[in-house]
Amino acid sequence: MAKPSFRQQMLQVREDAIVASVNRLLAEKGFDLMTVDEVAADVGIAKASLYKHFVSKEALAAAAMVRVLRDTLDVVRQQAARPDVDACERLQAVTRWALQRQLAGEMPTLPSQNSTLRAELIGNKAYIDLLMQVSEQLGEWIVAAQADGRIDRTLPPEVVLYTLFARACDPVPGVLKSGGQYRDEQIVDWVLAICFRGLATRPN
Amino acid sequence: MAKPSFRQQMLQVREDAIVASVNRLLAEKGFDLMTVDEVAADVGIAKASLYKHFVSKEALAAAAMVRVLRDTLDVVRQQAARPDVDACERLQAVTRWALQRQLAGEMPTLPSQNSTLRAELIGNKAYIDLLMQVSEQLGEWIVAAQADGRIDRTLPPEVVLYTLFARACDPVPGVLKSGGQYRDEQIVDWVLAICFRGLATRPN
DNA sequence: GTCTATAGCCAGATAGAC
DNA sequence: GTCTATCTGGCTATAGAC
Repeated sequence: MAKPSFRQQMLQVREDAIVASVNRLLAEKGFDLMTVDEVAADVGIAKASLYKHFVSKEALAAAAMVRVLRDTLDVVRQQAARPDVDACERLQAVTRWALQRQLAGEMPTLPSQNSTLRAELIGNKAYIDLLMQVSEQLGEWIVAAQADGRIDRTLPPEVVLYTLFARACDPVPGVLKSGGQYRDEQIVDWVLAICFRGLATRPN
Repeated sequence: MAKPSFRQQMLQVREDAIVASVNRLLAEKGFDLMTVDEVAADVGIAKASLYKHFVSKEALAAAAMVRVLRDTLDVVRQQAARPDVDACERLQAVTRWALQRQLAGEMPTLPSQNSTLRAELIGNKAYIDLLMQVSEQLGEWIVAAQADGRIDRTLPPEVVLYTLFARACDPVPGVLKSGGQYRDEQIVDWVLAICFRGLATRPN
């Protein structure tokens, strides 16, 4: 791979700044309420310039989702590299990271209903590839945790997987945070504990 | 209270039809993607006629939310009237009802971010009153279930309350249903079991 | 590639006849 | 109260100069 020119590096930096803004605005307002004008103002460039980098609002959102999946995959790999840690603890570590990111206002949320956005994402190879990679690694850990007796064997692995994914858009942490009487760390501990106790093997 | 005239009864019936449509469309597409034109078409009247009944799109959504809270309060009272049922089982019954309604496509969801909608709801006395009544009864049951040892005593009751409320907009049931390989009843059982096992008293 | 200016569209809300 | 027709504003997206 050739060394990128200075010009290309500047472009990359700018696009990173755009995606970072989109990521934050998406977390704050969601796709439908986020406007391209806001993104442009937040980045500090003209709206028309944004459209030179990304062909549509949907493409902007997709780029933010790809970014968050890349970050997720980094965390997943980091957990996979830890020696002497069982599968259930790896799952908890990844889920904890997602909850922390959500509380920090940096977890973009997508309306599951918007069909134009769904079409864009399904057609986005990078997004689908990353989603598959994350799902496969988490799926392996889920099966292992069931074999270990840490997670209920009677639950289909996909039910467990979706339950974990759902923590990334769980409204409970935000509501508790807005109440203002608990520390972020405390909130994460509660939500994580409730989640994994719920998935645990039934005591007999 | 005077007997309503025939004309008033017809009006009431029409408004009920409007609210029913809004309820369904809100569940299907959410507030931002639901258009007033769609509601009018679904009810079978002109858009301008809708605005004679409800002053804004936000008011339409608020009416649907009031309706679902009224239905919820009915279920809550029905549970309160059952003899020889402990608090935890009452909570489970109400939560089960909410999950069933969601799977039936009749649980309207509100974007927590839309500020115009939040303002409308906070200013809506009927909505706030109903929300308080439901919350208070559920709160009592939560405290009782903690005293019974059915729910973890170390969790603040409001954390438990929000966790239960969140089942009404949990994405997991919908995702599992869209997969098409499980019966609704099975899905509800899993989500309910995961939820309440998560809240249960820690085994020692 | 960046900007200003604007096209085009769509959805919420209203006017005014009946 | 119901309708048809229209207004209005805001948003996505683009034209065209530099």
